[in-house]
Amino acid sequence: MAETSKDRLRLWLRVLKATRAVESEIRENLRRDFSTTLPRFDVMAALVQHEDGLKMSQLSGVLKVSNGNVTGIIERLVEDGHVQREPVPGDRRASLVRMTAQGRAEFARQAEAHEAWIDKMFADVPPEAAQTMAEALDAVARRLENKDESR
Amino acid sequence: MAETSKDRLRLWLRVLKATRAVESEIRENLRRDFSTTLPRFDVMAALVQHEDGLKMSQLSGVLKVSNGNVTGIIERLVEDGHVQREPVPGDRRASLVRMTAQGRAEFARQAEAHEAWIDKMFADVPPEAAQTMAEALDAVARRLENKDESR
DNA sequence: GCATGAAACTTTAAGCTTGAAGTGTTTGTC
DNA sequence: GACAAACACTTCAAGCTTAAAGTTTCATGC
Repeated sequence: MAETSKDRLRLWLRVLKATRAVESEIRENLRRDFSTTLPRFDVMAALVQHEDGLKMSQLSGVLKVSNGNVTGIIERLVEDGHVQREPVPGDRRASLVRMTAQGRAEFARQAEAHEAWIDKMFADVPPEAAQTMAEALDAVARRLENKDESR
Repeated sequence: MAETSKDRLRLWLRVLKATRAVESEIRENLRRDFSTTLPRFDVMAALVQHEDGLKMSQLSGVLKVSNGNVTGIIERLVEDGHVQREPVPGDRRASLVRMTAQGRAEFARQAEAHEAWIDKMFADVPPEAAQTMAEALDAVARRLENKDESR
């Protein structure tokens, strides 16, 4: 049976509905349990992944958000003491952002809870479905990435 | 092979990545081609579905966003002339929101383009995968809905 | 040297989003 | 009829987000 554009639209609406529900649950939980937000969590996750720190522009590249956006989030994370900024030797325009010890400890707690939340929410997804989904979603993502290149 | 919570986390991150890519593409396209936004589009879609109009509270219920949020979006849609507010006879607190003829015409154009964008982005997803995904995602969404009830 | 353009950010304006607080209105209940 | 509680919103403060404009610094060509 051939797929129509209506079928694809319906699929997208379902993806969107589930994703929004999961995301909103995560946001609520982060707020309730850690008084933080998803963007802050995402930034910390990226910085933990890059032990040596990232420049502001690298951070916005990794997270695929605008430079101005990162400026604000880092500002608040610095206030919280979770993250610190260092000058980049030889380039006074740039600054390197790195986790503090306190930030690493806090993130470890958050990440553990986060993983448990996801585990519960996705408990009913059978392994074969997960595999199929991953492949399909990667195909979608790939198509959009290639689109960027062709500009 | 049993699934670990790491596997589920990885799956979620892939879902999130693809969803964000699709969503950001849609937002860009709506902006570029129709000078509008996704929230506005979502509201209009809901109102087209409900020919007889919706009260503000119903609208926020359908879209699952806060009341205050709807207030602002409707304000701007009224300015654009896409939507109109009417008093509800017998209840001076409430107001009924309904599409205007102009709004319906504009939304028809937007919806057509929207469907075509989705069709392209999901072109590589085989029908069986779509079926599997839909079931898995519904299971996730259902789990979160039930959670709400148990509060 | 020194202009000129690019690069790395920051700032700004506009819009979306939420939870919480505030304003009328309605619906009982006595 | 008065009063309290529930409702339907709106307003507010704070944060996220982007595109566009502005600032400072760097790199290149001459």
